Amino acid sequence: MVEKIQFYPLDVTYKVIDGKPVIHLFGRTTDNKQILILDDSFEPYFYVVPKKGVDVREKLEKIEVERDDKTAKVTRTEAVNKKFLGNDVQAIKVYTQLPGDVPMIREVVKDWEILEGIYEYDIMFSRRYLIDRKIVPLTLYEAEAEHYTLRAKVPVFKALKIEQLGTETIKPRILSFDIETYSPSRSIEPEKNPIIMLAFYSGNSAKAKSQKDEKPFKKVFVWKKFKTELDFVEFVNSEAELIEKFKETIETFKPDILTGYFSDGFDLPYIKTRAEKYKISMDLGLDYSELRVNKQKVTTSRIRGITHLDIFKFIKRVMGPTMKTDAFNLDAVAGELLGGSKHDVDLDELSEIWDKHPEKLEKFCNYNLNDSLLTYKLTQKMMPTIIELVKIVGLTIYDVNRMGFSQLVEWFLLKQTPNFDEIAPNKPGYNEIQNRRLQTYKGGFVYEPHPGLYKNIVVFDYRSLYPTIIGSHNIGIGTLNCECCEGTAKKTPAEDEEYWFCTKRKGFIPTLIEELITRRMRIKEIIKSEDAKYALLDARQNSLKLLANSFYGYLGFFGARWYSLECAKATTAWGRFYIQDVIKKAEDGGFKVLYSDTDSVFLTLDGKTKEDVNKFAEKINTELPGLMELEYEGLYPAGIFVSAKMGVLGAKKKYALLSEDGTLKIKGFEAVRRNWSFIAKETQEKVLDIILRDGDKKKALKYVKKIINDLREKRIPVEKVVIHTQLQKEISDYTSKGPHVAVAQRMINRGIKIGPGALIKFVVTQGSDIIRNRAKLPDEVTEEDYDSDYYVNNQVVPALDKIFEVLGYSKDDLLEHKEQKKLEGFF
DNA sequence: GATTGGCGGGG
DNA sequence: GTGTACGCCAATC
Repeated sequence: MVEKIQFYPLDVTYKVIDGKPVIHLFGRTTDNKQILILDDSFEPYFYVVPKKGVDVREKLEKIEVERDDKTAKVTRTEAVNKKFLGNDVQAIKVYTQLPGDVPMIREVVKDWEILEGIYEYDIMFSRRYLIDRKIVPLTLYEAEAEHYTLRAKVPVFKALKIEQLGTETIKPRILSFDIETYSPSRSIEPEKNPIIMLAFYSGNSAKAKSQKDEKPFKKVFVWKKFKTELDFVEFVNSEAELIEKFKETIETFKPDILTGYFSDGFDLPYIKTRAEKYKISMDLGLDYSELRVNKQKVTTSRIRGITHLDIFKFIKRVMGPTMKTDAFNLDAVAGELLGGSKHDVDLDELSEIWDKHPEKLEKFCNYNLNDSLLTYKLTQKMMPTIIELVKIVGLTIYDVNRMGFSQLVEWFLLKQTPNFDEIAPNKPGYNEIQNRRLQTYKGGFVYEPHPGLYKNIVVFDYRSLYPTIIGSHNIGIGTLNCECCEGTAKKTPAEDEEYWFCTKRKGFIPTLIEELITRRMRIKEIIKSEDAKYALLDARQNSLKLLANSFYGYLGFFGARWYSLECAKATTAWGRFYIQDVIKKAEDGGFKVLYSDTDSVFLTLDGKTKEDVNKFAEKINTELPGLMELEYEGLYPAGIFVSAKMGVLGAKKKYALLSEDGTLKIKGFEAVRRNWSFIAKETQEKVLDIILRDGDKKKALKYVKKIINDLREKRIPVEKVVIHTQLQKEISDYTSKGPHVAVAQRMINRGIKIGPGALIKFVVTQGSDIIRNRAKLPDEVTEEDYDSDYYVNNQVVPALDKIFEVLGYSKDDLLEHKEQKKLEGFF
């Protein structure tokens, strides 16, 4: 009986059944049931392009390869008109019986001299299926299908037809988990040490049915009993039973997504190792397949039919570059993305308490649950971005989770090839990669600032500079140095060589990048006009931006299929051209240029009006091609640039601006970095504030003198002179012992267990010994003890001297005890 | 400077 | 699974 089934695909794999590859699409139906849909209508293939005028089809069709008593052969061939990097080619589509036959056949034809090239022989079968059938995971499809008998945990259907119904996406059922293990020496040894606790958390209730009125699901399994009131704690009798509970919970909860923090490399491999010890089968897959742990350079863990999401990986790669923290442990990441949520539990005690004081285990159960709660919340927070990337790139969450930006760009392009009849270029081989790695080229242009205090600074920047250049100048491999435009197309202003790009037909990459940019612009318009669904739309526009911005890097990435050094060079060359063009035009127009870096330029009004500025920008914009646009970023009533450590010119990326709305924008100064005492950061920020807001040098100087005086008179509390430094490795591994290492050593001697990653707080106290011997724990000292001179000379003054240099003061002026009449007269 | 080695995340 | 793998920082010559 043929039924119509509406479902959202979540995971895809394939299996060989009766000598035929069968695609397995796992998903959830619109009435909220897990399902498996089979499709045996998809054939493996790859392309060959023969040399002109050579007929190779007959020869291809005769290929037979024997290996391990299996025969791989070409089932049929098909002549197709395609394009390769923009040029028309006559290609042959070579079909095989099984996906694994493709590399075998390719091996045979690899050295055929009658072939121009062999392509798309390394695209995984299930991904190839998603591309060719235009299936975008998480969006709604309807299958015409009939029941099929296959051993599985969910109903199985065989599809006759699958078509897309819409682009709305599933709201996935997410279950997060976390384990705690016995680890007496802080080392991680799954062969030796048992799992002692296991926590689950979900915002969805345990029962899959009720959509409304959902109560969060909380559970902690532990195999030692103790007295507790916690209702989420469930005792089991052994580690083996705990592992069984892990399986059972997933089977009854039926999540679409199982999420953990570093679970690819820790929790799931650990569970698998322990399960093997007890000979417990980890057949978690919806088709009863085993949990698969792939230990290569990076370990991955996969469950068929259930999306295993390692949120650590995603956050580190996608959010990492824009985050403040440089440590990616759960504490730091949750702290920044979710707001403070520190647990005050010392994990080093766990093993001892487990052995000797199980009555104290309760707080560890809370800790365990809290970690899975944080993991859940992080996943929830990232979900809109993940879903958007899935929709843009067209791969499963599992794949998108584990890909870097260059791979995301590449799969986005691969997904688009059929729409342009393009054949994808091959990945570079080893030698090619080595060659590419050696290539370097010029980046953005920097106009170094003259140190100084300035008024009425106008900032402009090119919106999405590199993406719009690629689009507007038609930069791509297929349009590079085309014969049709030789001598007529404008040449790229690169110093060393001469490139041009076709002006007659738009290229594959430029077309796609412009699509991404315009899609993003439309979304930003909607966000501006209404604030409904803001978070979702914002995730969408941000994903589009992330992807568009990655194209330029992709073109210059050594592993890229669509690699082109010329294109990458052309992109930065045009970038330098356009920013230098603004600088020149600004100067010609009577503006003073202060600073510029890659895509932004800082000007002073210099007697001109805001209207003059608008006219200036308008004029520039009418002359810009395509989607390029110079955006007015803002007017800043005051700003300061300071000198670099060396040289007379100003430091790059180090300045402070006062916005019209009164907020301070501080870039590159110590005030925005950690590792400095609060008093140094606070004073620096306050001084910038006084200078920019009040324009009063004397007041700033007076303020600093007061702080220095307060330090000397011990009126600054101890908390403000504490210095925080993160311990990077084991104490014994440090060859040069900084003050934080000495303090850490003393903490250990005191019986406090700390290791790499710990944040060490210390205060430098008075004395004549070397610094590290004078570094003390904050709770060991009072105001009387800290070394005022150290804080004045090594913290406060270094944070300020470059700023005061701009104002015409020297270091000595800061340290003068009495204000001098002579100097006062100076202003 | 180039090159190599180790480590992050997890307990 | 038609695969392929990271990327940064510190120490070292």
